[in-house]
Amino acid sequence: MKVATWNVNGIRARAAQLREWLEHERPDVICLQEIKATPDQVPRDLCELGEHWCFWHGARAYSGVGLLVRRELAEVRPESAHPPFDHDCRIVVVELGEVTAASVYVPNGNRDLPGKLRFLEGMATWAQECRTAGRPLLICGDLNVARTDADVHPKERKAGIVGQLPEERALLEALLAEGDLVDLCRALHPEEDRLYTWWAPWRNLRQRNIGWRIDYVLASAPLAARASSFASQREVGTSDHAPVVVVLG
DNA sequence: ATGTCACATCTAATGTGA
Repeated sequence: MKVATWNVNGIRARAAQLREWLEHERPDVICLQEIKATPDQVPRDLCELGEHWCFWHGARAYSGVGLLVRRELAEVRPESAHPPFDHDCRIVVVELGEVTAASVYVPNGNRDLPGKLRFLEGMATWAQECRTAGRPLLICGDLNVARTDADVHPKERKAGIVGQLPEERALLEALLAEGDLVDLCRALHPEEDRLYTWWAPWRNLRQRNIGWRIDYVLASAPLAARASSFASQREVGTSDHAPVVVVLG
């Protein structure tokens, strides 16, 4: 099973490249963030893929997430939901048989850091509930936190800036621990320190690969055990984030 | 301190969120 996540930074502006990438990559599960569109504003050709069940959870001007599931994975349209800590259309959860899959866009936190921390706490609590219920989790998306210094290019490392704060990192670790989740990038590439997924959109930082790793695929241990590849596609698209693609089994 | 981009609004230039 191929799982992909991409913060597209505007699904309308990125519709053509998203469609082309989907046709080429053909993922089974696609998690999208920052669609910046209400469900009825999502370009029609992306709603009518035919091969996928589509779940759109979008606000007008910013934020918004989507989750697409290949129909072979679910005979009937799966149930979808939004956990109680959701706001600004930042998470959509779909029940895929045994597995609970989520597309999530954690608040950036520059404007409201306490709100970001509450969101991360909410995620950790929710992940723990899923674990207690015995439901394997697959969380994909833009968590807006670089896990460690190794996840930020040395030129971008800075103490005290949002995205690299100890309290954010502690909450990310709490999410992993309480949900018994594996950070698939780190599991598959423990030593690789240039697997960034976001680059500030100026001074050719992306081209020079001076970036941050803030987009993740997190999976419960049984799912993670099946992971065979992880890629951040730095050359794909014009969003400030790269698509991330993982293969399970 | 700076830089770019998508989308919004009093549809042209400016604000916002990131």
